[in-house]
Amino acid sequence: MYQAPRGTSDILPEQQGIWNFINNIAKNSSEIFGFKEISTPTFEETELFQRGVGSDSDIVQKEMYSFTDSSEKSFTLKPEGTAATCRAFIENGMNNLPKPIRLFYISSMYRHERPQSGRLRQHHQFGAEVFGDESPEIDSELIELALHYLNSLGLKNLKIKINSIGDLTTRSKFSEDLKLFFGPYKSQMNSVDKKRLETNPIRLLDSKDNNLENLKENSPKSIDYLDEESKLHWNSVLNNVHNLTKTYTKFDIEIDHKLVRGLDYYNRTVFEIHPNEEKSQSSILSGGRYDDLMNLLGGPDVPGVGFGSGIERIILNLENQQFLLPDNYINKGPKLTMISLGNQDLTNTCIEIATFLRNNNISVILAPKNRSIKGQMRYANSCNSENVLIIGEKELEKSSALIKNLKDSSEKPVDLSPKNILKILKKI
RNA sequence: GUGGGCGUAGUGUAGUGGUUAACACGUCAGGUUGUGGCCCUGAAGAUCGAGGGUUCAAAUCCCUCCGCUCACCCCA
Repeated sequence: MYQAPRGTSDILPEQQGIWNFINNIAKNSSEIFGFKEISTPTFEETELFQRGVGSDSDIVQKEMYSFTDSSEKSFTLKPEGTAATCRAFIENGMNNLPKPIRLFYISSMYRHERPQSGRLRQHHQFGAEVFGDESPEIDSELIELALHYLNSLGLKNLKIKINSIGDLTTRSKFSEDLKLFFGPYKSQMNSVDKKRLETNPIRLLDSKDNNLENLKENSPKSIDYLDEESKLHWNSVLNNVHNLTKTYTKFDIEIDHKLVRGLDYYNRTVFEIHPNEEKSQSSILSGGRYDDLMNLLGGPDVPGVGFGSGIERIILNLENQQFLLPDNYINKGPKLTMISLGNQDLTNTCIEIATFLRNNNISVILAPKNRSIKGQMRYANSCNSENVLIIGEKELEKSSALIKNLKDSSEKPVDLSPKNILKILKKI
């Protein structure tokens, strides 16, 4: 038997409601903030991600779905949205549009990981990016979009972790100092951390090794290494975000000097949003600033800031807090189910009426015609149909039918002209 | 890549060595003449994840593989 590939899953009809709800909120929040939707291809040239996400990152090192097509070119299913959005920006000359340029997307992402709760090989992200403005107000505006989105979804008890990791030059000094600080403890580290100490000491702050916890509390902090400009930027972002939490009251702020992020392209502001009770893979939205990325990808010197939010993780969190889906997202049955008891002529009459009604925006299904009236009624009921129209040979002779409301069980004869039926249904 | 837990009808479960593998939900049919939801009756539906082994006898014990799941790593 065929199965969905590992780490992927079907979204069944009964789950579509919550997905539509989240997609609509994402779109609505984005539009309120003036963001425009962009869609990029499912796959891109592998090199885009190697350069964009960074060849040292875990994503590129071991999680990409790469393949070679018949022209021997290597492509990769997109593991994240920012690099692809930057590519589209460059390729379409969006640098000539009035800046800043605000974009959002809702798209599938693919990473070859071992699946577990909140982690899949195909997942969906709502992402937003702003290009062409390095002011701190843009960082906090983007964060506000995130808060607005999560707030509108009805998520409660969230915490925003925020940090500034400075720019490329100040970071190298920070990195060196971390190496000096952690160096003496190398013998106590696990093999992964030992390697990090050499190649990317900043990532040591990410380590979940409990042995390092106490050490990390006293380790050098990236915000102490910021140059004047970055420091002003950081203070301003922080101040703005504090102001936001007056309106968006469900969020706590935590300055987390251990937050450094695993994607190589970030500079200055980095942030993550988590539920207050953290578990594994609890981050539901995360992002930061990436002023050098566009350039790195061969584009103009344009700063950027963005976030991505995993929709599956949002759903997990909504389910954890006994979320009730608004009524209008709950699967409704058809307005009418047609029940016919008789020969082919009668069936044809039903089809004609159904066609007419559908073309007038009424949802109609036909009950399976070979069943008894009881069987057809049961079918209509299990489909949650609002009404049924019963036509038998008796009715056909008199050119009439019975219309029955399944909610209140009321029933009345109607004239069998499509227009008349339409008129009656519109009134119900 | 590493480790733990788990694989029995469509779904959720019971069954831990002994006839035709049980129950609930779901599906389909019937419950008198042409009426759904509740209720009642019946039917269909499972090579007990796959392969091998032990045994007179295996869903049950052993081995291998596969899958799912949780955790690590990492991330959304």
